[in-house]
Amino acid sequence: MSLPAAREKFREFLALKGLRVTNQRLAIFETAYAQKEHFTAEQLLDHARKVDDSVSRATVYRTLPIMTQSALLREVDIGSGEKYYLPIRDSGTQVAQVVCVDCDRIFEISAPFMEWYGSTVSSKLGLTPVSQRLQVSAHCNAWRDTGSCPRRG
Amino acid sequence: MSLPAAREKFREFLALKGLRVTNQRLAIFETAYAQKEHFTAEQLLDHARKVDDSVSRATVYRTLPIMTQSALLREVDIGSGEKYYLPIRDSGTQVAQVVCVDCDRIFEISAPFMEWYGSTVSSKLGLTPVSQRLQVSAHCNAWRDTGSCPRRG
DNA sequence: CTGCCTGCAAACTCTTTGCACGAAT
DNA sequence: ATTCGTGCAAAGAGTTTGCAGGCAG
Repeated sequence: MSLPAAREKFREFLALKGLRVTNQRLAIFETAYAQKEHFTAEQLLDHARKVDDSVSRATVYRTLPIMTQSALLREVDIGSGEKYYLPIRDSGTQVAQVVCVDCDRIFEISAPFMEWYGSTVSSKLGLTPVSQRLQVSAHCNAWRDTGSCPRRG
Repeated sequence: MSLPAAREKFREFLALKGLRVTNQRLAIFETAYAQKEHFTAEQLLDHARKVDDSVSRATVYRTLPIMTQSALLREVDIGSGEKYYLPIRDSGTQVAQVVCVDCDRIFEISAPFMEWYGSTVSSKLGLTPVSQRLQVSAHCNAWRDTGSCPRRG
């Protein structure tokens, strides 16, 4: 999704929920949507403050769920203690995460069969599927070959 | 795996790593392996203290990684803040988790294709797969029908 | 104007760690 | 006798929340 389209979607979501359009929310949106890789709440705070230095940690943490619920951000939990986020630019695509166990870098890859699998499995158990996530942990090949990782030495 | 076999495996692992067989570790092992559903560190502490009231929270947290590394427990992180554990009774099986979003109950279900998928995807990215996990979020059908969940009302 | 939003800092949850004592080998 | 393991309590990391003042609608 283009930046203007995403911005519009954000404003529509806020309006729909009766939430106010504040400078802080806009700064956080702009910053988050500009990211090209996965980022944490803390990283987002740092970047957002360059746009609007009045942005606080609390507001970042309060805005992230709004952006997640409006399908502008995907929340990724790789079990490392903190959550990662990534702008959703291609709507409706099922993706899996591949995490490098050496440097924690996260790759995303299309995995359309996941949805089918979620339905199959859930119905076997008498459940109605909501979502599914697949995460693969792997070593960089650089690690396999040299015993080190490009990002971690 | 039977309880005696698992107990033996635990002692062998401790010996292999040069770790001591303490009453606390045994109490934690026995308690953990007796569980039929997923449990948290805190729940394990409660139960273990009934067997040996000298068991502390710290020792539970120090013993869980030992049991995970020795393939006696599977660690499951459903992104709810705390980790869950379950005895591994059938070795070598790839399983996916299905989590009820209403009551947080965790079901496990065989998903043998996951391993194949991990390999396929990793090699596309030039990575060597280590492990993979698939988690499906779903509503109880009871929730769908009545708007409530057996475990949560 | 009204009431939602904000920043601040304290609180919270889960987990890890430093220390001196105690137990396994 | 050595050392490793333990309980305790404090520290840590990430996230959430109560409050008084501020700004959107």
